[in-house]
Amino acid sequence: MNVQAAQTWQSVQEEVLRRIHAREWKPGDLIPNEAELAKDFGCARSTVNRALRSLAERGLLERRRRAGTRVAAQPVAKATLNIAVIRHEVEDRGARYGYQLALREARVAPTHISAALGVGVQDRLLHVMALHLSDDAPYALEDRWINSVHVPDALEQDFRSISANEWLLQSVPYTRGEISFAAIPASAENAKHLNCPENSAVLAINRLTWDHDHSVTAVQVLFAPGHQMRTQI
Amino acid sequence: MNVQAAQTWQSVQEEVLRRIHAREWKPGDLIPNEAELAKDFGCARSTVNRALRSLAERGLLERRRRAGTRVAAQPVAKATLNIAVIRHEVEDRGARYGYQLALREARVAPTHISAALGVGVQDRLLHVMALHLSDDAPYALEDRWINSVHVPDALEQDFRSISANEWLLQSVPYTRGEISFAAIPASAENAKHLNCPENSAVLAINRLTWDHDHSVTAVQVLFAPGHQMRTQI
DNA sequence: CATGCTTTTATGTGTATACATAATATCATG
DNA sequence: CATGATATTATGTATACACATAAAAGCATG
Repeated sequence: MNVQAAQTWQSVQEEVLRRIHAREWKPGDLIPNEAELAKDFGCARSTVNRALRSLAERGLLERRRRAGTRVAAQPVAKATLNIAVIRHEVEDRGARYGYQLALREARVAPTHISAALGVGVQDRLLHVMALHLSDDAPYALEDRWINSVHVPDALEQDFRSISANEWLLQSVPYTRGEISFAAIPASAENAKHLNCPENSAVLAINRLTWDHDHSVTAVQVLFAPGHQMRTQI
Repeated sequence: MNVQAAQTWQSVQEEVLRRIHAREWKPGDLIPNEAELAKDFGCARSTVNRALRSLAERGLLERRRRAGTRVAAQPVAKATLNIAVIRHEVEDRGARYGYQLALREARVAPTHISAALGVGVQDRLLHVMALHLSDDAPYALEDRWINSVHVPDALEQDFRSISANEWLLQSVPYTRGEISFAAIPASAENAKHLNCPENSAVLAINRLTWDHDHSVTAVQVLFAPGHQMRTQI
């Protein structure tokens, strides 16, 4: 069952994908091992490995040493959302970006914030709220707490011309983070900023980032009603 | 500036990450080329390539032929959400999964559905609504249209014991899809199923999948209020 | 028959080498 | 000086080879 010489790992990948989509290899099926496929395709095993590894990363194949490679029974669709700087997001849509600082204060944080950031309940943190605009319409409301105990530089920034969003990315590294998506009703205050009725359904993204063992920032970004995040799978 | 022999691509990656996080290489900086790093680390260039390529895939590095590799100026956080079979999602949370078919009909679809699926406005499509339960509480409402013109097998399924969600994944391949996330107010009908007040903010995931040039299905999944999707970055 | 050791096997990875390719830099020429 | 040909260079990839490692299968022993 020799196939024409496929020289690139992409072409091997395409052929493997074709076989999966054509159901020649069905979900759950064990596929031939790398050495056999290499012989079949007339290429080196490393080339097959590259192709299969990449498909496994995408969730279409499941690989285990010694056990072999099988087609994922229920391929988990991996939706990768790019969480970019909000300014870029707006500009990429071809709109004019605007920015308004709504609040900047150093104060003791609510307990759920200080707990999330792992700081003492008495520590004063930097609280920044800002509105991001797209063609002068409210686009997203950023409600952020910065761990100014570990990021003291933040206290010297007024965040009037550069958003905390951008300043942090440029200035403070992080090694890991958590992110969550939810739909929540807009509070009276949120609704005022976003120029929408109270209790409107808004998309909320919560992020918590850490630099090694130090928390950096906790932020909630609320998008104006109707906002969609899109991606391909 | 010789570093101790780093034999694995993971250790090279870790050291590169350390330098980025320690700001030895700052956002926007050009880093040494693969050959130099290989000499530095005392390993082969392919090993360095593997490490850097993987970091580039994660969005931390930007690579261009001849131009070299630089630290991403504003690393785009890539949040990868696993959109699994809903049953697995519930079971993974340690809850008991339940399933109730709410509606199954073959009829002419609303124009926005037939347009999205690229079928004629007069074509009868299969419409399925089902409720997914977690410990007997409403978890998600699945509102699906299946392109039964191209997936006629679907007409023979009653979807009473297996959800359309699972049946399609097992039975019908797709090559590509679009997915979008939004927050919407629950309609009266949705609210009844989800057992929540009308206009509650609910997280909606819309998916549209294709098998080559044929649309397969358009589905909206509404999660009960309070639902969060989480991931690490 | 259960339990733990050993063998086998498929994937995972590192190396040296070679060539491909994109993109920049340089140079020649009008 | 502008323009296009050419050289250079860093990444991208294919190959053959070797060895590492996880896990299944087989085997021996109590």
